[in-house]
Amino acid sequence: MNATDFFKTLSDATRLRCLFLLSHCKSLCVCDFMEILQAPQSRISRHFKYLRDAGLVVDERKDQWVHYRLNPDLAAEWRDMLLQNMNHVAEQQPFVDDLARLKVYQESGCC
Amino acid sequence: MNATDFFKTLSDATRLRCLFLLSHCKSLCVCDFMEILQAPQSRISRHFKYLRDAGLVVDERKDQWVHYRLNPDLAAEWRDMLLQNMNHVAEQQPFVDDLARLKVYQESGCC
DNA sequence: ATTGCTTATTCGCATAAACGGATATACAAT
DNA sequence: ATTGTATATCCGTTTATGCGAATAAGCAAT
Repeated sequence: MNATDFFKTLSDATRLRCLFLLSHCKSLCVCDFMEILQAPQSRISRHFKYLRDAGLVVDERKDQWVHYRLNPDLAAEWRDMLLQNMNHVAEQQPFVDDLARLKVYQESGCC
Repeated sequence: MNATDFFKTLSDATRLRCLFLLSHCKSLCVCDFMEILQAPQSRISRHFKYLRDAGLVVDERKDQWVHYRLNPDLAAEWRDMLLQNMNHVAEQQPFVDDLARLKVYQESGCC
């Protein structure tokens, strides 16, 4: 991992929104992201492959569902950078709305 | 400016190194960057066009030389994000070496 | 006006990246 | 075994991005 690749990973709207959501909850599965971001499944899965390859997230299969969460073993330097940046974008769109949709969605019982 | 575009702007090595250098000095001209980054002129100029268009830097012509510096009017939210990120990468390569080269270069009288 | 220096832009090319639809795989339940 | 659900990957296409070489433009001095 280097800084350029780190920023490249954050430079796509779908990935950024996914990372933002994950920085505000323990874990979510693919269909959660599909619902909250209103995006087709292949897009979500594809971008999570990038996020996995970059080491930013880890997956965990539970029955049919694959849950993603921020990589707990991410080196502190990258974790700090990631969380600080997520903190900054939290005041902006579309992240504000995404977070609101996440809350509603969680209260309605998730997927 | 939105978060995705912000990170996209940081996701190229040349641009990132230029922004890092500018976050450690008042201003530099194109030939300074050519020398410190050992990059051809068209590459430097091209990437500074992106940086200008993104509003991250401003240029100022002095005779033949065009000096670039961080945009002093950059909105606080983006300025904070930028500087925090530059702070983080300051411990990494190639930024450590770039900063060392900048110092040597400044002491030798610049361009 | 010509020369020399600095910077900006154009050009054609090559590579990377994103996309949706379709298909394949994995698992659970019948 | 078959069906249904969830996820991953493949496919062909389109768009975006970076590159160096070459050219243009801007400025200062002769």
